[in-house]
Amino acid sequence: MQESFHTVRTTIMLNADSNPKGMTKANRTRAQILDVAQRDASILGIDALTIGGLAKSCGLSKSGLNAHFGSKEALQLAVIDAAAMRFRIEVAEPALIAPPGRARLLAIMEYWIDWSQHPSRPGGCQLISAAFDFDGLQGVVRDSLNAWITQWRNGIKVCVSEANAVGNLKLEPEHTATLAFGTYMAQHIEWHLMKDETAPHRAMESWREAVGGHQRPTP
Amino acid sequence: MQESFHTVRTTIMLNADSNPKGMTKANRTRAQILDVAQRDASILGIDALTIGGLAKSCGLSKSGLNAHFGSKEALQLAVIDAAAMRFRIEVAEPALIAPPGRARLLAIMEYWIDWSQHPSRPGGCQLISAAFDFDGLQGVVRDSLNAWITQWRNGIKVCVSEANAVGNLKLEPEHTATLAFGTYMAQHIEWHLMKDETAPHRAMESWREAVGGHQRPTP
DNA sequence: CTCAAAATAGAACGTTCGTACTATTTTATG
DNA sequence: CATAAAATAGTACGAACGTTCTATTTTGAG
Repeated sequence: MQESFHTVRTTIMLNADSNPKGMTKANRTRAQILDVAQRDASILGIDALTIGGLAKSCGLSKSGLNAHFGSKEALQLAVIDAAAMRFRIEVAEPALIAPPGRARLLAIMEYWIDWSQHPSRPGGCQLISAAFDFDGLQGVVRDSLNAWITQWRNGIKVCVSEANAVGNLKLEPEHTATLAFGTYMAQHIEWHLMKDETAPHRAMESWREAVGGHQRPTP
Repeated sequence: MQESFHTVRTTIMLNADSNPKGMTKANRTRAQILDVAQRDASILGIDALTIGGLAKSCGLSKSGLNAHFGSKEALQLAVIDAAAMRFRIEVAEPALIAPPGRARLLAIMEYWIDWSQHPSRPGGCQLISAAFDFDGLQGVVRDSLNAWITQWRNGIKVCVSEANAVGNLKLEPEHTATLAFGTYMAQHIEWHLMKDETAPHRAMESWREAVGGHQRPTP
């Protein structure tokens, strides 16, 4: 049943050649729903989202909202995909503007921390929260979260290898990727749960030192 | 209404001088419920626990179970307290057997990681999952989680300071506590979500090096 | 402007949620 | 062993859940 929804929408978009933006009313509404859903998911968690509650947040009827996704599971997948797309735009792509090497590794952590504290995410990062929610479960939602997070972790590893090649560094990619995730998550807990305002600065300082803050210049 | 439950039970326990163990039937049942609840909470998350579902897991009726706690919120608080007590027994106290210094810091991480992978916690650490669930919310559950986690973090800081004094170390307590939490959480995600069996070993290696694996012996 | 198609609302379904109240069984004291 | 107290089961309640079906409104192509 889920495929039918996606198939229909894809067909619509491909055939909407008279609409140069490819944006039907439904597409626009769907995008607005997912914006609101991401904010709600930041506070409540992706698995605590409810169709009725989200519909109320959007000013829609329950069935009107559900028509866009077909099921709660499909809604959750859509929220995860939308969050991952935003992550790409707000974190991954800006970080890639920095030159390869230590600068890029530092940019990654800066944009990443900013992401977890952005006003549009009052409860923090929906994806990392959902990762802890779903990591003991099975199903497509868990698999989707795993895929996105693994992809990001692999991206970090690539940047670490770049930094080793370009700069004067000898960082072990696996260890450094683990350190990056750990630094991010510790900062997340300290900031959002413990309300420690020194957390982001401390996280950046640790990361800066870890990726070679004290390395000697090339002889 | 919640106080009434606790007040009654405290009175019972104090007056049960004819029962040398201080264990009424209710106390035993309550302990069994909390055992099952911790396993369920490991998989589902503390906020996804339901009274009916937990009652079925325990072989009790819904009202029979709820009589022990009075409300879902009180149940959640009880589960958190029970998990924290177990954490003390399985992680904090064993780690304190190790002598102060680097050995104790290593023991902390070893027992901590073991905790997150113990068969009685199939979905991982309930407390850290709940921390991400509740960090965007308000209320007594959030406050309780914050209190326990802050207490543990402060304990780590004390052990770091000890290690600086006893050993030949210059670890910054705040940074090292953040690193400990980060190492633990990254390992948690890698093991439980990504099913990476190399995660615990990598986490221990990183931690070992961070707490002075390469420090020079005292001259 | 027309009018089929698409988008949304409304109502209803069976289920499960948390909680309250009342029986009934079990415990443990005197 | 009797018996009050405690523990548990049973039942019921309104609310909210996800989902489905049928109107009704809105959109946008011809």
